Amino acid sequence: MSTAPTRSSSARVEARRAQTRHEILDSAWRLAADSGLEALSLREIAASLSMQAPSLYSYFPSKAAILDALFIDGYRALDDLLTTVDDALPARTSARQRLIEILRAWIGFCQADQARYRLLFTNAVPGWQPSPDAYAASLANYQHLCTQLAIAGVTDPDDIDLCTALSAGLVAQQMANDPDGDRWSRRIEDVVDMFLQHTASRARRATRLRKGTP
Amino acid sequence: MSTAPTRSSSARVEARRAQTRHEILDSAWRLAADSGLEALSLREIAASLSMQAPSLYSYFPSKAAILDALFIDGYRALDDLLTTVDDALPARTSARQRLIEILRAWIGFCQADQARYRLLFTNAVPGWQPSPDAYAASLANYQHLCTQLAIAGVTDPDDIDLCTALSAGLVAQQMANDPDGDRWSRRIEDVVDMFLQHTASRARRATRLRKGTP
DNA sequence: GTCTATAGACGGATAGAC
DNA sequence: GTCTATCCGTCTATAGAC
Repeated sequence: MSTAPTRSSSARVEARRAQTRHEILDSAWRLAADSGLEALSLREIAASLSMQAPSLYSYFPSKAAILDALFIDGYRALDDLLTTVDDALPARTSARQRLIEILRAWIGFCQADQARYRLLFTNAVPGWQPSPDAYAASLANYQHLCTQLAIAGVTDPDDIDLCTALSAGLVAQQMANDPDGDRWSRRIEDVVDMFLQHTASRARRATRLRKGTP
Repeated sequence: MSTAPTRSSSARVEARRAQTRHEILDSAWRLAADSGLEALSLREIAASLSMQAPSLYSYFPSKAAILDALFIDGYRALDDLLTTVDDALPARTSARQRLIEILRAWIGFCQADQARYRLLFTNAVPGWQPSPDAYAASLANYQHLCTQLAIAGVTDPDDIDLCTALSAGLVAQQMANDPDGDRWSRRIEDVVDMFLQHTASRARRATRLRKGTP
C-alpha cells in the first residue's frame, strides 16, 4: 500500500504514478476475469501493459499488495453498488422489497465477475490472505450491510447470521452450478418470503409469551 | 484409475498394490489436512511414505488421478455417513427431524476435515477438475440426497434447489468464519423450520387454489 | 523507472539404470 | 518397482546496468 510521496516528487509525478497503479489494477482485473484468478501472475500483468515483471515493483511492493489492492477495490465497488441500490429505493419501500433488491444486486455483482467473486468471498488464492487493512474493508462492508438489514427490520444477531447464510448459499450455488443463469437467483423472492415469514412467526411467538398466552 | 492386473500378476501382488494405493491416499488425506489442500505435492506424499516422487507413478498415472481418487473416496465417505444416519432413524421419524439430522451430519462431515470439504465442495485446486468418473460420484451423492429429501416430503425441484442453497449457505458460512465452532450449525433447526413452514404455506396456497377459494 | 539477467524455490513428469 | 538424475515449466523477487 504505502507508496508515500518522496520529498522530491512533484504532484505531476505523483499523478502519473497513481495513474499507472490504476492501470495495473485494471489489467489485473481483466486478466483474472479472462484466465482465472489463480493464473494471475506478475509476468502476465506486466506483459499486458507492455512492461517487464520487475517494473511492477516500482508500484507495488509484492504480489500480495496487488491482491490486497484488488480486494479493497472490489469491496469498494460492492459498497458503492449497495449504496446506490439503497438510495434508489423510495423511503417507504417495504422490508421485503428492500431485502429482495439488496440480494438481487449482490448476486448480480458476483455474477458480473467470477474472479472478483472468488477473490472477495472464497479463499481462492493459495498462500494469500487479505492484509488487516484489506480485511477491514470487508468488515466495513459487512457492517454497512447490517445497517441496511436493520432498516429492513432485521436486528437480531441470530437473524443476521441466518440472513448471511441464506445469501451465501444462494450465491454459492448460483456461482458454482449455473454461473451465467438464474437457477438460484430466481429463488430470491422465495428465500426472502421464507425468511420474513420465519422471523414474523417467531415474533408472534414472543408476543404470545409476553402476554402469557400458552 | 485403471490399474488393470497384468497377465502375470498374482493375486498376492495385486493385493499388495491395492494396499499401497490405499496408503498413498491415506497419507494424502493426512497431509492435505495438515498443510492445506493446495500445498499437496507428489514429493510431499512420497516423502511421507519414505518413497521418492517418481515411484508414485507406479500407482497413479498423474497427480490428477490421485485427486480424483481422493474425491471419489470423500464422496463415498459422505454417502456412507448419510446412509448410516438415515438407517439409524426410526421409520416414522418426522420430516423435520430427518432434515435436521441429515444437515447436522453433513456439516459435521465438512467440519471434520477442512481440506476434504474444499476438495469436494469448492473448486480449490487450481487447474484440476474432477474427471467424469469422479463427477459421477458426486452426482450419485446428490441423487441419493434427493431421495432422502423425497422421503422427508421434499420433491418439488425448486424446493430441492432451495434446500441445497440453504444447506450450502450454512456450511459455507460455518467453514469460512467459524470452522471449529457452531455459530451457524446451531441455526439448523431455524433453517429447517423456516424451510418447512415455507413449503407448507405454499402447499396451503395451492390447496386453496384447487378448491377455488380466492 | 525500466530494463536484462538471474537467483532461488517450487511444481509435475520422464528416462533409464538397477 | 524403485531409484537417481534430470527436464522443463511455473512463480516471486532481487541485483545492477542504463
